[in-house]
Amino acid sequence: MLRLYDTATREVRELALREPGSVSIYLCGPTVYGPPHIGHGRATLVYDVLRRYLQWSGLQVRLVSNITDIDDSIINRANAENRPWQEITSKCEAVWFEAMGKINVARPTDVPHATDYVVQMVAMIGQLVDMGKAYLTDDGVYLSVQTVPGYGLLVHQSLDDMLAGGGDRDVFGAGNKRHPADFVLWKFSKPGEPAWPSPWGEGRPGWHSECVVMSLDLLGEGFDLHCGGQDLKFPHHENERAQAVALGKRFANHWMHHGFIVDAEGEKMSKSLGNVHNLLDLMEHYDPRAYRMLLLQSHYRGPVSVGQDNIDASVKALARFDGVARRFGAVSAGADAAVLEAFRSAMDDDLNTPSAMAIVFDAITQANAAADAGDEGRAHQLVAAIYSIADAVGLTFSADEQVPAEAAALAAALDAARAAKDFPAADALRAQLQAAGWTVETTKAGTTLRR
RNA sequence: GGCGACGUGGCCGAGUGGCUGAGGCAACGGCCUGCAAAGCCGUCCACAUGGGUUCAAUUCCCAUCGUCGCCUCCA
Repeated sequence: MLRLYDTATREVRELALREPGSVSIYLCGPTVYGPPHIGHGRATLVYDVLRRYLQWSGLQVRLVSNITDIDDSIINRANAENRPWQEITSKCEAVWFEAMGKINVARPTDVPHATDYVVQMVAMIGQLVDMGKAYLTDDGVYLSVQTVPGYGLLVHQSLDDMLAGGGDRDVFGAGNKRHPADFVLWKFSKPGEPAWPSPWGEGRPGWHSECVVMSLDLLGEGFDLHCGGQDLKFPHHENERAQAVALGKRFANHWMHHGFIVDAEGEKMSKSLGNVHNLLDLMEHYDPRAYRMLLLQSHYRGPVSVGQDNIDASVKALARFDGVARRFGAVSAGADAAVLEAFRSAMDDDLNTPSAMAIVFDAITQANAAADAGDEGRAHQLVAAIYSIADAVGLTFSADEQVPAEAAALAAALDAARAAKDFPAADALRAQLQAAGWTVETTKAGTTLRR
């Protein structure tokens, strides 16, 4: 069974399942107010790999990932561009799923929207108020973190320690709050802003409430795994948990957080630093599979630098990977059990995808070597295992290139020249094709072209 | 100030108390090839620094230096 690092306990421990055979996962999704960037790409790719692996292992996976479609960032953009906020959210959501499709990230089983859950959020906030754990101020309703036992579990810091330093920034709503760490559950709206009714006045929900309501509604108490980026650990996940704890509900059993994307200097990619990179741009310039390969060759908890060098190396690695499909095509042999077992054991060890990829590349070498030695049976078993693993991590093999007629004609001429042993002509034709950007492989069976 | 992560070969990046040490990319040599490409074989063989523990440390402990992150925008 899968063992995963748990942020709450700071140890790698078995992902205990509430119901044997099925896994319930909540992943914090995007706030839809701009194009997806490569950090979003990592978030979805890491958990897409997790999901596919669990499914490949025979488990039923329910993956809930929300869309935050009401938030200050959305309102700000709508105001700045003088457009209806719904236009922005619907457009951005469409772009989001388009980008996810391009990187072969499967759509979550459930995609709840914050705006569909406002009534339930209001109900939950009402309960917290009734319990005396949330209170009203002149700009909203706040959760009193001092009423929450174990607040700080995920950051491993007490409230006092959190306040001890670093607080140069302005604290939102500081003047109104009983404690600086108290966070807003309900924000009163200003005129012209999107607003929903509530017992305390018209307003909109704070960011941290939607995920609590939606995860508990769709997955129920004590669901298996809550995941997201390390930047969500605090305050977002801490504050989700705080609400659930305050309500007396069991929340996630296991917390998983993945690392940041960093720039060439090693700094976190961040909107405030202005070093974000659009995911769609990356997809346009490189094989979209390259990003998945790059992430698979790194551990999910570590930082990853997404630069041209890295992506290029992944593109090259994919060429070797694709060589398997080119050489062997479909195989009917049973998958090599030892390879699958090694793969499983790497993945079960806190999703050690770099090791898993090493196993795949080893198998590729072995398969090629076996075929070179004439042992097709052995080769096919290995290839079957490689295909199975590729499926488990969501890597596809690139389909045969559509070769334009002109290029195909040159390739045919090249074959003819070689058959006639007119090598100078053959070399000239090959040079011409290479100059046009083709990788030319001349074999006894004829010439193949690929980009 | 508090909390945390990390420093591995030309680059990226796993991992381990010894039995000698993934994988990818790059480079170089060989086989194959008319020549290439692809494929295979091989070479290049590292664990920030200083102490300590140990028969043995890159792996454990301590210190130092350095990088990065969090402490209410963020995947």
